[in-house]
Amino acid sequence: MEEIVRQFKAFSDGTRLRILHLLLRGELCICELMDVLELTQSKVSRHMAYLKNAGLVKDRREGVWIHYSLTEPRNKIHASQLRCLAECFEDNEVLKRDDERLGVLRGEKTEGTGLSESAGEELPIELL
Amino acid sequence: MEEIVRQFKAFSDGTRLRILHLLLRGELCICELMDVLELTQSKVSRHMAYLKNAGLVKDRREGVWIHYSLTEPRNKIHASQLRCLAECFEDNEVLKRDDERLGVLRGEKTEGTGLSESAGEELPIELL
DNA sequence: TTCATACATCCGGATAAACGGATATAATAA
DNA sequence: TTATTATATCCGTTTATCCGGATGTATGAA
Repeated sequence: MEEIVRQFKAFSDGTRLRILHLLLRGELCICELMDVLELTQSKVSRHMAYLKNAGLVKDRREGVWIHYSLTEPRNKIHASQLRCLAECFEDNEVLKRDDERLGVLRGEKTEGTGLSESAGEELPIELL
Repeated sequence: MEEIVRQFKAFSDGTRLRILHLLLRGELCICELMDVLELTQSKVSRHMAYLKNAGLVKDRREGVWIHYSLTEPRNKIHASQLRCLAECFEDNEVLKRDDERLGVLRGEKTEGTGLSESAGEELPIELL
Protein backbone atom coordinates (compact mmCIF):
# COMPACT_ATOMS: atom_id res chain seq x y z
CA MET A 1 0.00 0.00 0.00
CA GLU A 2 2.74 2.42 0.96
CA GLU A 3 4.51 1.74 -2.31
CA ILE A 4 1.44 2.66 -4.35
CA VAL A 5 0.98 5.86 -2.38
CA ARG A 6 4.62 6.81 -2.65
CA GLN A 7 4.60 6.62 -6.43
CA PHE A 8 1.36 8.51 -6.78
CA LYS A 9 2.83 11.21 -4.56
CA ALA A 10 5.76 11.39 -6.94
CA PHE A 11 3.24 12.00 -9.72
CA SER A 12 1.51 14.77 -7.75
CA ASP A 13 3.60 17.66 -8.93
CA GLY A 14 3.64 19.39 -12.28
CA THR A 15 7.40 19.80 -12.39
CA ARG A 16 8.00 16.14 -11.65
CA LEU A 17 5.55 15.13 -14.34
CA ARG A 18 7.41 17.27 -16.85
CA ILE A 19 10.68 15.67 -15.79
CA LEU A 20 9.30 12.15 -16.01
CA HIS A 21 7.90 12.93 -19.41
CA LEU A 22 11.27 14.04 -20.74
CA LEU A 23 12.94 11.01 -19.19
CA LEU A 24 10.70 8.81 -21.32
CA ARG A 25 12.93 9.92 -24.19
CA GLY A 26 16.04 8.68 -22.42
CA GLU A 27 18.84 9.84 -20.17
CA LEU A 28 19.07 13.45 -19.07
CA CYS A 29 21.33 15.46 -16.80
CA ILE A 30 20.24 18.19 -14.42
CA CYS A 31 21.54 21.00 -16.58
CA GLU A 32 19.53 19.87 -19.60
CA LEU A 33 16.40 19.84 -17.47
CA MET A 34 17.23 23.29 -16.13
CA ASP A 35 17.49 24.61 -19.67
CA VAL A 36 14.40 22.92 -21.05
CA LEU A 37 12.14 23.58 -18.08
CA GLU A 38 13.66 26.95 -17.23
CA LEU A 39 14.01 26.13 -13.58
CA THR A 40 16.69 26.70 -10.95
CA GLN A 41 19.30 24.04 -10.33
CA SER A 42 18.26 23.41 -6.74
CA LYS A 43 14.67 22.91 -7.77
CA VAL A 44 15.49 20.36 -10.45
CA SER A 45 18.00 18.59 -8.23
CA ARG A 46 15.58 18.31 -5.36
CA HIS A 47 12.86 16.86 -7.57
CA MET A 48 15.33 14.33 -8.94
CA ALA A 49 16.22 13.30 -5.40
CA TYR A 50 12.52 12.87 -4.72
CA LEU A 51 12.05 10.71 -7.81
CA LYS A 52 15.14 8.65 -7.00
CA ASN A 53 13.89 8.11 -3.50
CA ALA A 54 10.55 6.98 -4.88
CA GLY A 55 12.38 4.37 -6.94
CA LEU A 56 11.31 5.86 -10.25
CA VAL A 57 14.66 7.15 -11.40
CA LYS A 58 18.26 6.04 -11.25
CA ASP A 59 21.49 7.89 -11.93
CA ARG A 60 24.85 7.17 -13.51
CA ARG A 61 27.89 9.32 -13.01
CA GLU A 62 30.11 10.17 -15.96
CA GLY A 63 32.80 12.57 -14.91
CA VAL A 64 31.17 15.74 -13.73
CA TRP A 65 27.82 14.87 -15.21
CA ILE A 66 25.20 12.71 -13.60
CA HIS A 67 22.84 11.14 -16.08
CA TYR A 68 19.36 10.34 -14.89
CA SER A 69 17.02 7.80 -16.39
CA LEU A 70 13.85 5.92 -15.52
CA THR A 71 14.24 2.64 -13.65
CA GLU A 72 12.91 -0.50 -15.26
CA PRO A 73 9.48 -1.49 -13.94
CA ARG A 74 10.12 -3.76 -10.96
CA ASN A 75 6.60 -5.14 -10.51
CA LYS A 76 3.04 -4.94 -11.83
CA ILE A 77 2.21 -1.80 -9.94
CA HIS A 78 5.22 0.09 -11.17
CA ALA A 79 4.60 -1.01 -14.75
CA SER A 80 0.96 -0.06 -14.56
CA GLN A 81 1.75 3.38 -13.22
CA LEU A 82 4.31 4.05 -15.93
CA ARG A 83 1.79 3.01 -18.56
CA CYS A 84 -0.73 5.38 -17.01
CA LEU A 85 1.78 8.20 -17.05
CA ALA A 86 2.50 7.70 -20.73
CA GLU A 87 -1.22 7.74 -21.49
CA CYS A 88 -1.79 10.88 -19.45
CA PHE A 89 1.05 12.60 -21.25
CA GLU A 90 -0.58 12.31 -24.67
CA ASP A 91 -1.92 15.49 -26.23
CA ASN A 92 -0.58 17.82 -23.58
CA GLU A 93 0.51 21.23 -24.80
CA VAL A 94 3.00 21.95 -22.05
CA LEU A 95 4.71 18.59 -22.51
CA LYS A 96 4.74 18.96 -26.27
CA ARG A 97 6.55 22.25 -25.89
CA ASP A 98 9.08 20.69 -23.50
CA ASP A 99 9.69 17.99 -26.05
CA GLU A 100 10.41 20.55 -28.74
CA ARG A 101 12.69 22.56 -26.51
CA LEU A 102 14.71 19.47 -25.68
CA GLY A 103 14.99 18.70 -29.38
CA VAL A 104 16.26 22.18 -30.15
CA LEU A 105 18.66 22.09 -27.23
CA ARG A 106 20.13 18.77 -28.26
CA GLY A 107 20.34 19.76 -31.90
CA GLU A 108 22.26 22.90 -31.04
CA LYS A 109 24.43 21.18 -28.50
CA THR A 110 25.59 18.22 -30.57
CA GLU A 111 25.20 19.63 -34.07
CA GLY A 112 25.05 16.39 -36.00
CA THR A 113 26.79 13.91 -33.70
CA GLY A 114 24.70 11.86 -31.35
CA LEU A 115 26.37 12.45 -27.99
CA SER A 116 26.69 15.43 -25.68
CA GLU A 117 30.36 14.45 -25.30
CA SER A 118 31.29 16.63 -28.26
CA ALA A 119 29.79 19.84 -26.93
CA GLY A 120 32.18 22.75 -26.96
CA GLU A 121 33.04 25.35 -24.33
CA GLU A 122 30.15 27.63 -25.29
CA LEU A 123 27.31 26.87 -22.88
CA PRO A 124 23.79 27.40 -24.19
CA ILE A 125 22.50 29.13 -21.07
CA GLU A 126 21.89 32.43 -22.85
CA LEU A 127 19.97 30.66 -25.59
CA LEU A 128 16.57 31.79 -24.40
CA MET B 1 -1.65 19.55 -16.46
CA GLU B 2 -3.40 20.69 -13.31
CA GLU B 3 -6.07 18.06 -13.84
CA ILE B 4 -3.53 15.24 -14.00
CA VAL B 5 -1.84 16.47 -10.84
CA ARG B 6 -5.11 16.89 -9.00
CA GLN B 7 -6.13 13.30 -9.60
CA PHE B 8 -2.76 11.88 -8.68
CA LYS B 9 -2.94 13.88 -5.48
CA ALA B 10 -6.25 12.24 -4.78
CA PHE B 11 -4.50 8.88 -5.17
CA SER B 12 -1.72 9.87 -2.78
CA ASP B 13 -3.32 8.72 0.42
CA GLY B 14 -3.86 5.22 1.72
CA THR B 15 -7.31 5.93 3.13
CA ARG B 16 -8.52 7.43 -0.14
CA LEU B 17 -7.19 4.45 -2.07
CA ARG B 18 -9.11 2.10 0.22
CA ILE B 19 -12.25 4.18 -0.31
CA LEU B 20 -11.83 4.25 -4.08
CA HIS B 21 -11.27 0.52 -4.08
CA LEU B 22 -14.51 -0.14 -2.24
CA LEU B 23 -16.36 2.26 -4.52
CA LEU B 24 -15.36 0.07 -7.48
CA ARG B 25 -17.96 -2.34 -6.11
CA GLY B 26 -20.67 0.29 -6.24
CA GLU B 27 -22.41 2.91 -4.16
CA LEU B 28 -21.49 3.41 -0.53
CA CYS B 29 -22.51 5.76 2.25
CA ILE B 30 -20.20 7.32 4.83
CA CYS B 31 -21.37 5.06 7.63
CA GLU B 32 -20.57 1.92 5.70
CA LEU B 33 -17.08 3.21 5.04
CA MET B 34 -16.68 4.09 8.71
CA ASP B 35 -17.57 0.55 9.67
CA VAL B 36 -15.46 -1.22 7.08
CA LEU B 37 -12.40 0.97 7.43
CA GLU B 38 -12.81 1.57 11.15
CA LEU B 39 -12.34 5.30 10.84
CA THR B 40 -14.00 8.35 12.37
CA GLN B 41 -16.86 10.03 10.59
CA SER B 42 -15.06 13.31 10.09
CA LYS B 43 -12.10 11.54 8.55
CA VAL B 44 -14.19 9.62 6.04
CA SER B 45 -16.30 12.64 5.26
CA ARG B 46 -13.31 14.86 4.62
CA HIS B 47 -11.76 12.34 2.28
CA MET B 48 -15.02 12.04 0.38
CA ALA B 49 -15.11 15.82 0.02
CA TYR B 50 -11.59 15.65 -1.33
CA LEU B 51 -12.50 12.97 -3.85
CA LYS B 52 -15.63 14.84 -4.88
CA ASN B 53 -13.63 17.98 -5.37
CA ALA B 54 -11.17 16.06 -7.51
CA GLY B 55 -14.06 14.98 -9.73
CA LEU B 56 -13.62 11.31 -8.95
CA VAL B 57 -16.76 10.79 -6.92
CA LYS B 58 -20.35 11.98 -7.01
CA ASP B 59 -23.12 11.77 -4.44
CA ARG B 60 -26.82 11.17 -4.35
CA ARG B 61 -29.04 12.01 -1.42
CA GLU B 62 -31.71 9.57 -0.31
CA GLY B 63 -33.37 10.77 2.84
CA VAL B 64 -30.78 10.94 5.55
CA TRP B 65 -28.28 8.89 3.63
CA ILE B 66 -25.89 10.20 1.02
CA HIS B 67 -24.74 7.56 -1.41
CA TYR B 68 -21.35 8.01 -2.99
CA SER B 69 -20.16 6.47 -6.21
CA LEU B 70 -17.41 6.87 -8.77
CA THR B 71 -18.03 9.30 -11.59
CA GLU B 72 -17.95 8.00 -15.14
CA PRO B 73 -14.61 8.64 -16.86
CA ARG B 74 -14.93 12.04 -18.56
CA ASN B 75 -11.81 11.86 -20.75
CA LYS B 76 -8.81 9.75 -21.67
CA ILE B 77 -6.79 10.83 -18.67
CA HIS B 78 -9.52 10.03 -16.20
CA ALA B 79 -10.15 6.65 -17.80
CA SER B 80 -6.48 5.82 -17.86
CA GLN B 81 -6.06 6.69 -14.21
CA LEU B 82 -9.02 4.56 -13.17
CA ARG B 83 -7.59 1.64 -15.12
CA CYS B 84 -4.28 2.14 -13.36
CA LEU B 85 -5.99 2.18 -10.00
CA ALA B 86 -7.77 -1.08 -10.68
CA GLU B 87 -4.48 -2.68 -11.71
CA CYS B 88 -2.67 -1.39 -8.63
CA PHE B 89 -5.43 -2.77 -6.43
CA GLU B 90 -4.88 -6.37 -7.52
CA ASP B 91 -3.32 -8.73 -5.00
CA ASN B 92 -3.31 -6.28 -2.14
CA GLU B 93 -3.88 -7.79 1.30
CA VAL B 94 -5.30 -4.69 2.95
CA LEU B 95 -7.79 -4.17 0.16
CA LYS B 96 -8.75 -7.82 0.11
CA ARG B 97 -9.57 -7.59 3.78
CA ASP B 98 -11.66 -4.46 3.24
CA ASP B 99 -13.56 -6.28 0.54
CA GLU B 100 -14.36 -9.12 2.90
CA ARG B 101 -15.43 -6.79 5.67
CA LEU B 102 -17.80 -5.00 3.34
CA GLY B 103 -19.23 -8.35 2.29
CA VAL B 104 -19.83 -9.36 5.86
CA LEU B 105 -21.34 -6.00 6.72
CA ARG B 106 -23.73 -6.10 3.79
CA GLY B 107 -24.61 -9.72 4.37
CA GLU B 108 -25.61 -8.96 7.93
CA LYS B 109 -27.39 -5.80 6.96
CA THR B 110 -29.52 -7.10 4.11
CA GLU B 111 -29.62 -10.83 4.94
CA GLY B 112 -30.40 -12.25 1.50
CA THR B 113 -31.94 -9.33 -0.40
CA GLY B 114 -29.69 -7.26 -2.62
CA LEU B 115 -30.40 -3.72 -1.49
CA SER B 116 -29.72 -1.76 1.67
CA GLU B 117 -33.28 -0.44 1.35
CA SER B 118 -34.60 -3.34 3.37
CA ALA B 119 -32.35 -2.81 6.38
CA GLY B 120 -34.23 -2.75 9.65
CA GLU B 121 -34.11 -0.33 12.58
CA GLU B 122 -31.16 -2.09 14.20
CA LEU B 123 -28.07 -0.18 13.20
CA PRO B 124 -24.85 -2.18 12.99
CA ILE B 125 -22.65 0.37 14.74
CA GLU B 126 -21.94 -1.85 17.73
CA LEU B 127 -21.03 -4.79 15.52
CA LEU B 128 -17.30 -4.51 15.99
C1' DT C 1 -41.50 21.42 18.24
C1' DT C 2 -38.02 18.30 19.87
C1' DC C 3 -35.02 14.55 19.05
C1' DA C 4 -31.95 11.32 16.69
C1' DT C 5 -29.42 10.11 12.66
C1' DA C 6 -26.14 10.92 8.80
C1' DC C 7 -23.21 13.84 7.31
C1' DA C 8 -20.49 18.39 6.66
C1' DT C 9 -17.48 21.71 8.30
C1' DC C 10 -14.74 24.43 11.43
C1' DC C 11 -10.72 24.92 14.75
C1' DG C 12 -6.12 24.12 16.06
C1' DG C 13 -2.09 21.46 15.85
C1' DA C 14 1.31 18.45 13.68
C1' DT C 15 3.78 17.10 9.80
C1' DA C 16 5.20 17.24 5.11
C1' DA C 17 5.90 19.76 0.59
C1' DA C 18 7.82 23.10 -2.16
C1' DC C 19 10.49 26.94 -2.76
C1' DG C 20 14.57 30.62 -3.35
C1' DG C 21 18.91 31.45 -2.17
C1' DA C 22 23.24 30.16 -0.05
C1' DT C 23 26.63 26.89 0.76
C1' DA C 24 28.88 22.24 0.31
C1' DT C 25 30.78 18.43 -2.37
C1' DA C 26 32.88 15.97 -6.20
C1' DA C 27 35.23 15.68 -10.51
C1' DT C 28 38.20 17.63 -13.60
C1' DA C 29 41.25 21.01 -15.70
C1' DA C 30 44.90 24.39 -15.42
C1' DT D 1 47.41 23.93 -5.61
C1' DT D 2 43.42 26.74 -7.27
C1' DA D 3 39.55 27.32 -10.24
C1' DT D 4 35.56 25.79 -12.61
C1' DT D 5 31.65 23.03 -13.61
C1' DA D 6 27.78 20.00 -12.24
C1' DT D 7 25.22 18.64 -8.74
C1' DA D 8 23.69 18.04 -3.78
C1' DT D 9 22.20 19.72 0.41
C1' DC D 10 21.09 23.03 4.01
C1' DC D 11 18.34 27.09 5.98
C1' DG D 12 14.31 29.52 6.61
C1' DT D 13 9.74 30.51 4.93
C1' DT D 14 5.38 29.55 3.02
C1' DT D 15 1.80 26.63 1.96
C1' DA D 16 -0.56 22.24 1.85
C1' DT D 17 -2.08 17.77 4.18
C1' DC D 18 -3.88 15.17 7.58
C1' DC D 19 -5.82 14.58 11.81
C1' DG D 20 -8.98 14.46 16.31
C1' DG D 21 -12.48 16.54 18.37
C1' DA D 22 -16.23 19.87 18.49
C1' DT D 23 -19.93 22.02 16.39
C1' DG D 24 -23.22 22.92 12.53
C1' DT D 25 -26.79 21.33 9.18
C1' DA D 26 -30.35 18.64 6.92
C1' DT D 27 -33.66 15.02 7.00
C1' DG D 28 -37.18 12.38 8.98
C1' DA D 29 -39.61 10.54 13.17
C1' DA D 30 -42.20 11.28 17.39
